[in-house]
Amino acid sequence: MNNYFRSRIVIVEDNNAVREGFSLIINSVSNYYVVNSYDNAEDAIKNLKKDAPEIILMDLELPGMNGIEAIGVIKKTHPNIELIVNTIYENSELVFQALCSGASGYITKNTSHSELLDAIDEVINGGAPMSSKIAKMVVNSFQKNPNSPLSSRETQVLELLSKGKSYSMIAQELFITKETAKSHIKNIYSKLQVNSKSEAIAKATKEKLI
Amino acid sequence: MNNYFRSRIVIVEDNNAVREGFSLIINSVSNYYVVNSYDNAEDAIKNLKKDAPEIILMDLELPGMNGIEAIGVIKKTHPNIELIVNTIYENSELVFQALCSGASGYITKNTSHSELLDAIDEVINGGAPMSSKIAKMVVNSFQKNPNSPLSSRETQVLELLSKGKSYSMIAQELFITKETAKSHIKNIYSKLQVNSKSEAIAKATKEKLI
DNA sequence: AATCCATACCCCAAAAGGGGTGAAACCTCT
DNA sequence: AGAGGTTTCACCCCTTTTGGGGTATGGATT
Repeated sequence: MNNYFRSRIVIVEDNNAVREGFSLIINSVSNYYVVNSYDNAEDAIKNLKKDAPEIILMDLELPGMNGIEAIGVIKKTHPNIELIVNTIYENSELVFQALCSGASGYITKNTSHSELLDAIDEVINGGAPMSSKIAKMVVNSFQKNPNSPLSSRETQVLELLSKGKSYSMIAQELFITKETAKSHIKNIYSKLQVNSKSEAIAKATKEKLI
Repeated sequence: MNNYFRSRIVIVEDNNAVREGFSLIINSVSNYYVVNSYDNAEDAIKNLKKDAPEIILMDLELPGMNGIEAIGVIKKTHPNIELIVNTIYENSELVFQALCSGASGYITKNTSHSELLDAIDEVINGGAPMSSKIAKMVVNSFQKNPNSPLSSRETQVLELLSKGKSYSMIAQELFITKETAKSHIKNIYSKLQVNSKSEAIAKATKEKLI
């Protein structure tokens, strides 16, 4: 078959059966083909230039370098390669690490053949395929914690702090004195158990209070 | 038809034709039905208790209260209602505002009938349906800016700052003196054109330098 | 040779933080 | 209606941290 216009795909997956299964599925359609597949990230990275894939299907649990690190390395050296994570893990830490390292998609291993192919199509068309559970986790990460210990005024002050405002700027914006702003901030610190602006911002961001 | 086991859906959409079209599509399948539809957010909110929807299909451009505000109000009073935004806007500000206010899904108006129904199914099954462009925007929001003006050491220092560390703690962690840490921070400030920790953190977060 | 980077030090002023106190305003519950 | 709690506001004193201005040196990169 003429491969000239088909998208080049590389698979990194340490389970032989899974890797070969994916190859068969992908090679069975005419839009793309598996240019090479590897059971570890190091070898895949070594051959990136030669393989010149548009897309890499990447497992996370690998011998040697893990998938997250591999994504980081690949994206740094070849920013145009799109990475789709394919793993059994739905752990939120891992999902966000993968996305932060540069993954364009994240699908889980219970994905059907047609969904796998859909995901590849989606990436080719500039999308970001995710399993529905993953998408929900990602969307949830934007939402505030409804159980904030802070009063609404305190939250308001904290929001200004997080924008880099000083005591006096906050006072000015809220039409209160600097001393009052300070009082609010002291209360925020004691409620969050921190003792500096940046610690407060860090904690508030982590717990999605702002 | 017996509505007892069908999911209750409310539509908020100011364009009559679109609103009625959606109603027809949704009522044509057996899993759910439109319990009520409104051309503005205020009326929808007024009748929330009576309508008791599981899902609201919400437009963003509305007369009076806009969709973003409406989502916030509804989620505060009825946290279990799932909101799907349906709009022509793909503006990133709006997307993130909607998600932060509590939307579970975000689909654009070029969505086909079957995709609309898929989105509803997805929300019912705990997912977060998004148009492919929206999903890409959301995923991109996790990724770092590759054109950081900061050196790697400076980025490292900034990351510690963002975790709430003081000059001396940073010095300790990086095995340098407090004065050196200060030098790095001064350089960071001048490169980012800010003059305090929290401003630096705010700018770095906004520009995804950390 | 010139430029960035990482390291380190100095002086001084401004900002932030810790310890208090207190009072008016606003809920909520009985 | 009144008691008790929370929130918001405001001020004082004092210490620590931060920020702005420098200078300097060795190493890496160009």
